[in-house]
Amino acid sequence: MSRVAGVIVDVPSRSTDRPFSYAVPADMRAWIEPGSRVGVPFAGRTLQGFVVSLADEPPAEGPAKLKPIAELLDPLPPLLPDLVELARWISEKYCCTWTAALQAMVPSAIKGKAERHLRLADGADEPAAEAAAESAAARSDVGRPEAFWAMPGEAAPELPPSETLPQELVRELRRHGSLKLEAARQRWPEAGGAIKRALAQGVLIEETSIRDRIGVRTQLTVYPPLDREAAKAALEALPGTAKRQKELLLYVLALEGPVTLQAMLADTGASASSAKALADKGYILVEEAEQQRDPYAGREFRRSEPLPLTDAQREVFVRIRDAVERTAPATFLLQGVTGSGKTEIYMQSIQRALELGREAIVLVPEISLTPQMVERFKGRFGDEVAVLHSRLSSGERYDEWRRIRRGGAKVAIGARSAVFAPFARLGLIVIDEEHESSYKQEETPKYHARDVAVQRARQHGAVVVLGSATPSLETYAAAARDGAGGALLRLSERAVASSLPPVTVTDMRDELKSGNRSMFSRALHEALQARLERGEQSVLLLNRRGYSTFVICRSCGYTALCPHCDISLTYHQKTRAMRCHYCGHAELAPSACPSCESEQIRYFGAGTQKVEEELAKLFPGIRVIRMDVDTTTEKNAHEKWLKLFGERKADVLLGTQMVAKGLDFPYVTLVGVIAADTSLNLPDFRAAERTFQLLTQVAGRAGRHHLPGEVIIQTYNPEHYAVIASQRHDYEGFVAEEMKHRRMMGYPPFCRLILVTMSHEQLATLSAASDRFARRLIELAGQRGVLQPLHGSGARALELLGPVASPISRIKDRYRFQCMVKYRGAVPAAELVSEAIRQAEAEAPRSGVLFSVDVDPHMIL
DNA sequence: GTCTTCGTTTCG
DNA sequence: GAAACGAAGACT
Repeated sequence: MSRVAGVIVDVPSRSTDRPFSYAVPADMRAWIEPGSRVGVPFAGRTLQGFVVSLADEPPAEGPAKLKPIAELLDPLPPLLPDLVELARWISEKYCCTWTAALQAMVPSAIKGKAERHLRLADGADEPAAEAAAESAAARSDVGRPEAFWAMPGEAAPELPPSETLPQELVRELRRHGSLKLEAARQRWPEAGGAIKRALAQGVLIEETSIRDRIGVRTQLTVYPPLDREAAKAALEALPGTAKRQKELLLYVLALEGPVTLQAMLADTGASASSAKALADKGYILVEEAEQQRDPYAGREFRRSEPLPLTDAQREVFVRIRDAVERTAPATFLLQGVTGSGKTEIYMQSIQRALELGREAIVLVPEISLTPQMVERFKGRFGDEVAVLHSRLSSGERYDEWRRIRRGGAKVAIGARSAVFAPFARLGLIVIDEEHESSYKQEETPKYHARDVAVQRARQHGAVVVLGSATPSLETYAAAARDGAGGALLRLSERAVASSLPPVTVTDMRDELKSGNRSMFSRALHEALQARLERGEQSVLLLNRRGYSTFVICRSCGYTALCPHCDISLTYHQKTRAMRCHYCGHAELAPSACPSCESEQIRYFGAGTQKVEEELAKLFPGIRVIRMDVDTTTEKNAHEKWLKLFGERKADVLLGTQMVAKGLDFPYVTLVGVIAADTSLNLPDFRAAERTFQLLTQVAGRAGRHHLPGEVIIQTYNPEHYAVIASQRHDYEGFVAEEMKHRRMMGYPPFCRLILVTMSHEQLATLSAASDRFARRLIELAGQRGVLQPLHGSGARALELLGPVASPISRIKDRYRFQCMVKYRGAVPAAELVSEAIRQAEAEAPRSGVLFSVDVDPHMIL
């Protein structure tokens, strides 16, 4: 039995991010495991922590006497030992704290916070209370016992009210045993001093315990009487006046199992007091019972059976199935265009894993976790499926997560964080639309679900399947490298017989030359007209990225900037306010230019709204559904709009990226991209890749069923290789060209990147800190012999760019500098960066400079 | 000589 | 990140 536990405490600081040893109380020994969540005393208070290790003897270093773990927070450890290990791997790879990685793995509902309670000292509520109080008070020279208690009838004249504990507080403490300190402080604001002194003198005792933000939901539940005969007898014995009670008793006698109190009262029309009367007499049992919040409760899913596979599908499936059966780690890239039947392969592979007694995780981009998608998996695997996505309430999420943890679900389908689903015997992890940027978390820990999945698969001997029509260059390069294409599986033709639609590229410069100043090219205008006449539907995509809705004065060039950040404010039509993306600062949009007082102030790039207005002008009576941040913020708005569109209640679906993902409507025969190149010109090395992926994906949206489809892409750069390749549905061609650029410019996959951003209110402090960091890193890299230019010949190379001001040089009144670390070969770059930060911080402790590390960054804007 | 405040250390 | 600790200054 382990006597000592290593605990990572919940303090988000690098300096405390190591295991601290605690004694395991004897009564907890059978319960505590690596992954248990506990409350431990730390620096004079109780904190939440995770047990990461167990030992029989205390470590050599550390104090002679260990403090004991104060409480065990969950009967079943929220994490498994392999997840604890995975968290450590994440903290090393992504330069974050172990505690941050652990926190990312559990649902937000169990982020416990210490709650402080007050209770009377032992004996204080006995008749000897006065004596106890007296002796306590006698130890001190302040206050007197009668003043403390201020009992009715006792005099406490010489002290002002603030010196006495309110009677009511004492009474409450006697009745309930304890009270929340915060609640006491609010109810008796003037008693602060008295409480403090009572605590100091031991009359009151403060206890802390960890309480979760959201608990298990319980509901009052009525159980039918165990002894039905006795209950029937009681029915006779009840007085004639107790009509309601008789009705209730008859009702419960007819029950097979428990019902909720709410349901019983609704069914019988009785009141809660009647039920209570019966319960008090012991005829029925009313108890708090745990309830599962099932977000899909009451929904029927059409049962689906495995479909026959095409030859191509079968070939791919066999490869995956064999790997799953070998239970050795393996990664496959499954490249297949939209509609090539990847999902059926996923489902049959999962089926096989389940048959082998193993579990599976399916990751999908948040945006494509549509009801349609859920329906397919629920239809095949029924209740074995747990769904985790951001639109669930945190309570619902928690319940789905606990279902996984307890073994009630064998398949988890969800967004990024579902990669941490607490399964013990993972057999398969599927990542659909592998190239999607939503798999990269933008907050600390800045992990990529794909890389975490591969590591988790290594731990479990599981198989990872990465699916995409347009794999990211990193994944593609890795798959091509691995065993002569062994990891690359292809599905080229569409499973449903329909070919990819023709793609027309229109050059908007030509349009302008011919005098067309509208945002629709003639081709798109005609195509829209034709769809309206034929009663077919169109999807219009506005590539929002790069389209800022900033405010500009046309006569003097003034733009509205955030006073706290180095960024222009964006305009929101709905509220007529200008808002900062980064700090939330908002102000009313001016009607005249604040700088030159001209009325020529305009709101630019209003995006979808502007397109909508123009559509209404060109096609009177056209029915448009607009989907963007303004129209989809409320819960389920997203689904609501899509449902309307699916029912052909609109002619055009207009939106940003989100309309491009995973939608499948039979009457959509036209897809138009308003301005393909807004994302092409971004100063990000992935700009071309993103544009290509988006355009290709959009192209797959039209004509997926029986009606032939058409795609029109409007651009100012028709000769750009990303545009040309997407027009030809030519992934290989795009990759070849893009790889040339990446190699030339020294970007992934030819090297790897770590972006280190530092911030501080004062430029001078920041500048000094960034220099310190850079110096340390160069020193460390030099010692390892890896500091050399990337274009050199060495197998291992690391170079440091910067420090320079970040592209957004100030956010929330903090200046920002960044360093870009580029490296190639087996360089322990993350380790070097962590060490350099540690040394830089040690050199100038408490400088207030914040370091933020992004390993394999996605946006370097 | 005791109380207060600040910066520093350490938390098991 | 925050309590505990110890050193240096403020006041009885």
